[in-house]
Amino acid sequence: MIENTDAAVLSRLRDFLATAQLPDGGRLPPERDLAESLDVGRSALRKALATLQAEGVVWRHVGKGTFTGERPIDTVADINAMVHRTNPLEVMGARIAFEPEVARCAALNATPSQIAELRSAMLKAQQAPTWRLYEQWDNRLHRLIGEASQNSLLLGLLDTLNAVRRAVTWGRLRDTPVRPPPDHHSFEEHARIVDAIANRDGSAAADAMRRHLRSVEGHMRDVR
Amino acid sequence: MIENTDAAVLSRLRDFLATAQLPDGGRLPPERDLAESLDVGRSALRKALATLQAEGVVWRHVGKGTFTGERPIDTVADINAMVHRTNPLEVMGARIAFEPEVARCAALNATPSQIAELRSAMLKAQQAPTWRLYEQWDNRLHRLIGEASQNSLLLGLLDTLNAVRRAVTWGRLRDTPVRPPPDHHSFEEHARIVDAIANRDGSAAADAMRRHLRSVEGHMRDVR
DNA sequence: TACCCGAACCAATTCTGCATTGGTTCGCTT
DNA sequence: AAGCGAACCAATGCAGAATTGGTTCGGGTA
Repeated sequence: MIENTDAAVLSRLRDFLATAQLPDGGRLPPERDLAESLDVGRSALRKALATLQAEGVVWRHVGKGTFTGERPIDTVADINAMVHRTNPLEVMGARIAFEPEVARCAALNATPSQIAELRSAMLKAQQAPTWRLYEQWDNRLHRLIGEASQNSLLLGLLDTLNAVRRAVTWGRLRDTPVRPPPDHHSFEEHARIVDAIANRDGSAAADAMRRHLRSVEGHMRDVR
Repeated sequence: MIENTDAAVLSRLRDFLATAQLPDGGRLPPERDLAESLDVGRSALRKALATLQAEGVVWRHVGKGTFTGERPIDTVADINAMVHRTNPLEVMGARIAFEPEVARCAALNATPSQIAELRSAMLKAQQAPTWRLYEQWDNRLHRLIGEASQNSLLLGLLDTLNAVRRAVTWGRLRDTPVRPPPDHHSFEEHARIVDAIANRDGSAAADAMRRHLRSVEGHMRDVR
């Protein structure tokens, strides 16, 4: 007769874990199977598992299973939460703080082909026949700069920022048949940014981007 | 007999889109159905769709369908996705790019009580009896700087960055009984940052933060 | 009485097979 | 030469079955 005290079950469970040599984060057998193979009732096994979980040795989730190690972080950057808490002014503030430094990284790390893509997107924006298409290529240009930073984390943060921006400025899409005037302020500002990146001049790129965003901010106030 | 030249098909397709009044981002009928309802072969329809896609009017994806508007950017606000794609070096690069500008905003916007909190957290970090507690107060200090920027969006981005950082440097927690030495490099660097913020000197705050993070980065390399 | 086992059930999740969809190729017709 | 129809491919979506941790209840056992 094998004793099935709490301590005994727990001990046998630990033995099993040590023997199984599970990779970190690996999955244990289902409770039903494990109970049978350990010759223990399910409730007793669950008590032992609860102890291990309290110790942080394993973690469990309904429908998924029981896993070794600690529960992986599940925090998604909740864009909706940010949207509800912020406003267009804050968004511009964040852009002015963040994007110039992204541009600086891009100047230091962009590949030649990425610089060519920047130029292409810039030209497409200039030649856009409608405001909507202009904004589309403007967005593409700013994201390409993020890609050129060669830092996937910076790019991820930039995407988050843009997602919030789009959500906040919802419904402000200008879909008029009018096209941006040939002397639109952004055109020269874009050119300065791209030139600075092409010249590998990080500080100039950051300055140009900052100036561009400030100019956009000023225009935003005027429109209201 | 209806003419089925490329231009005619394209025109009829545009008509259909205008008539259908699809909501932005709405899905078009499958190519097979649409081809039949327009009395056109599938290949001809696909040629017209390719044109619209080049214009950015629609976007398509195998298995999904054809949709109006622009292809939504693969916005990975999911921190887990970022973690799998990045590495400690990138994380430091992003911190060096981002946090100095947050400090600059904090210098311009911090309230007196927030500055007092900064000083308090800084002292707690200096007096921490273990490395783990030091890191806890160090984290608190950096987040307080984010709060002091008075920009909830910047704060949200900073939180995202920190979540990724914690996940990437997983398992590097120093839980030794040893305490940080009294001349630890971070102490003076923290002081410079907080002083600059208290003096409302944005540029100095940004510089001090950049210097601090570079110092941390250098120390990180040494440890390896 | 106190505890454990077995069974049944619940809700969250995963798995699986099938239908759908854009992309491609191949004869055939016009 | 170009479009049409058909067939096929791979990626995706979808619905239902199977799985899994969490919970409850009755019965047995010490």
